Amino acid sequence: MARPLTPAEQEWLKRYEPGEWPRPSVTVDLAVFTVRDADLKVLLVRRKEPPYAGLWALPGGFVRVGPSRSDQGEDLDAAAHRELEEETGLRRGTVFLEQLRAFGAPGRDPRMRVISVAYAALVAPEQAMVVVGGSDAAEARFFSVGQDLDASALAFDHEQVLSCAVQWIRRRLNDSAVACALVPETFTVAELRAVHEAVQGATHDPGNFRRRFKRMVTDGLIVQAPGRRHTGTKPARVYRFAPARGEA
Amino acid sequence: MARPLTPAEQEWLKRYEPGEWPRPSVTVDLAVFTVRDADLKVLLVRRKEPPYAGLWALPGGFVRVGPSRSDQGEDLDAAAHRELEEETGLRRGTVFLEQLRAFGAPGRDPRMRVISVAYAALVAPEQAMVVVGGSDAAEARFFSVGQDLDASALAFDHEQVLSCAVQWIRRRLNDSAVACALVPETFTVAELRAVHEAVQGATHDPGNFRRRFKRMVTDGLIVQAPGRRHTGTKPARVYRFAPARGEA
DNA sequence: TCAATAGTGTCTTTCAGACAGTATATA
DNA sequence: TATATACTGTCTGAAAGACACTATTGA
Repeated sequence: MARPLTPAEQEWLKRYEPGEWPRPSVTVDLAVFTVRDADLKVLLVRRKEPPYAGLWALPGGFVRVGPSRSDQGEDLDAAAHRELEEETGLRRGTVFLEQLRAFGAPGRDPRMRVISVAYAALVAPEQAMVVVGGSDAAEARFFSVGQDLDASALAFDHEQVLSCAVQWIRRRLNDSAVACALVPETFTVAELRAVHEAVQGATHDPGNFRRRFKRMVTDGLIVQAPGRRHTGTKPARVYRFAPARGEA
Repeated sequence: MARPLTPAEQEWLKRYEPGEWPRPSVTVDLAVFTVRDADLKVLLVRRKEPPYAGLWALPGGFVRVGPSRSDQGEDLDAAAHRELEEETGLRRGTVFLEQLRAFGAPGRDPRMRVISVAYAALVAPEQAMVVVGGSDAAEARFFSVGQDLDASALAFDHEQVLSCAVQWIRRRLNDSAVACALVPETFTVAELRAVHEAVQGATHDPGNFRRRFKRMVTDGLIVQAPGRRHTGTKPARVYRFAPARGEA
């Protein structure tokens, strides 16, 4: 953060008055993903007010900007976390959140100039159950990406934002922090494979996937958990992601 | 872009008055890279006004926000291109420009809340010569990244922005559109290798790099150009990037 | 016993890194 | 002739895709 201001600069700052140029509103938009029933889903809320009342949109809201130099308001990440909690009840720590990019085409909001900072949020399936019925959003639902979702019918430019977010999650799924945020506490090889297949929208060879999985085990990213899971026919070994290096 | 507004929404919009919440200023910041003398360089301008007058900073400026709903101002990419031309004289088409992300920590600008959208711009070495002496920037200079540059002495949070931009260029150099923007019209294998070595800050085995290069030729990304380059000892074949698929 | 999934192993291709060797310019 | 660089080729290992095979369970 650069150097602290010099006394001369402090003096200058006291007398400084920002120009009266028009300013944009700034929002955060959230693409909240989860995987359930071997299917990638994204959270949408139905808008209750104009414009586009009745249409589905990504959750989000305005970044709080403070009234003064000493209180400039909240950070972008903080705004994303706050909106996420307000609209879904999901608290910091239970979600993986990452900024994607800013969208700022003139006219993207018919009311006024709005620049939006897009975030991707990843929610484990257990958490996703809790989501429906946040305090703010009247109607919120997970939609199957590319199935029961007609992206071109979304409000604003959320089709573009969602498309960007889907590309992001496909690129980043190999990052164990990303995959970790999409699976339950413990999981089998087949369950992690199902997540990959749902996100990528393609099938993986079970044997080849198992080989990559085992490499993650030998690399210490994944560790075995006690017990076995009895779901289909033959019981399967159970694993969990190792606690991240940075935290220990 | 969603659907057009319904007549009812048009009516509603006429009566709509945006709330008087405080809004942030929004700027674009540019990390303008070039490679010269086998060295990755980034353009900095010396600030002539407070705050941080005298310190070096990334070029950039405010996004123009229109005064009305019908004129909401310029797109973010347009703002980046405009600022780039104002401060360096480089026109659209002569540079590769890509958005990185938004930076919006409270306090990053001591004057007021400013949210900045960071861009990376890539300039071929021939163009880079022209840069010094733009109309706006009193003093502008290319600094060798990680050599004669003390990033912690930059104004605002430009150390973070620059760090993000350097990571970006290292990740994306394999994209031929990115590499293409950093080399002259024609180049030898060794010259492209020098660009890679400068950006990555590591040496590459000449034989192995040549193999990758030849794969790009067989893939049609690079084509041979007439003549040979006589620089050191043995003259070398000359190549150019093939025109992008999308343009043809 | 059968069907389904868990789990193992093999063959091939691709590509990167290390490095040896040949060819051809200039000094 | 010496040396630096252009250019070619080989050996090795890591990893992915295709696919065959065995093992173990529940129905």
